[in-house]
Amino acid sequence: MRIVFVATGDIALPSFRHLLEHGPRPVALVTQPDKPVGRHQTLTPPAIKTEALAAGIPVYQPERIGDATAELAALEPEVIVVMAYGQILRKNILTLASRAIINLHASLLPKYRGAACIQASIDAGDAETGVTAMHVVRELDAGDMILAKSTPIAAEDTGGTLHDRLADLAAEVLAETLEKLADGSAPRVPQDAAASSYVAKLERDHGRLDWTQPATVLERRIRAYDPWPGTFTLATEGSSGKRLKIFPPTHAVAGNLPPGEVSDQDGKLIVGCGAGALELTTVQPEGGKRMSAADYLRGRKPTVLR
RNA sequence: CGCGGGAUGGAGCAGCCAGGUAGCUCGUCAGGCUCAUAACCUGAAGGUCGUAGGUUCAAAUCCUACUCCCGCAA
Repeated sequence: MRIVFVATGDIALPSFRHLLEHGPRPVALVTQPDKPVGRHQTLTPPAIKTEALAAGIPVYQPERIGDATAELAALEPEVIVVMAYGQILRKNILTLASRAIINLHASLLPKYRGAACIQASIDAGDAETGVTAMHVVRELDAGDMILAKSTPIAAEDTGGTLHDRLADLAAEVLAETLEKLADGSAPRVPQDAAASSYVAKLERDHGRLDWTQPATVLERRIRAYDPWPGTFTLATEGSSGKRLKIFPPTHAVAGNLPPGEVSDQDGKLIVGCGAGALELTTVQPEGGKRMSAADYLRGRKPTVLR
């Protein structure tokens, strides 16, 4: 089977490696162009590109995937596999594969269509999530489903741990999906549009915490948004507010402090919330490094978070 | 060379702008109090103020370069 793999995010790595090791070997990888990364804006290729090149697989990095339509058509793909690519595919791409163009999506569709599906499942307090394989249609993540596998969400799961687990699960989903496509047994299950939901791409500013929310909600958000986009608040120091990053784990505790008010109880950093209070264990002040809550409290006067 | 903040005993910070005796909270150690303690009281140890140069009678403080850490951005 001639497969073209279309992916940028690291969540696609296990699936890609699975194909490299067990076949069918992809005939090409399409990924986003190298982008400047980090404080020093070093031009960095996607990790999956590096692996593809090491395996001798041709790599295409069009600015817009539509620019490469002719090249991709010349590859005569039977199946196009898309996962965390980062561009919307237009009709001329959707019709390129002779057999199917499928997408691996890190949620149990029709829930959480869109980019931030992993964070959304933790944020919502769901008991489980998973990976769904579906046919790609023009509407984002709305195509007929082929199969899905689920995994429970643990109380200490973060966006990062769940991301890694779903990445491995996706490789299983992909392998099984390709088998079924090959022998013609792949089902097409339409999504229940009424039960669908959409989660937009997250920006850094979405990580700002609202202390008027209940402690249990904030605790989930801090886990969900770790390590991306991360959560933060503004700590008042003098007249200005300085950014304070907050890392899991945190613990919802009883308390009736006003929202955002900080209490230092035996070296424990407790913040008042809309309902209950939240004990923080690891924080990082702007310009400083990551430190324990007890270290953070030393040498500082109690501040208000907002 | 994308923009910005920072480096001061073991930890976290103040002091720098307006150069002139190394300071705070905590930790550590010793003693005391106590039935007892992570509590309280008293005392002590511990710092080439990131590195190198410069200005000055005198530099943590002003100037220059460098190293490392971090926030934004992508």
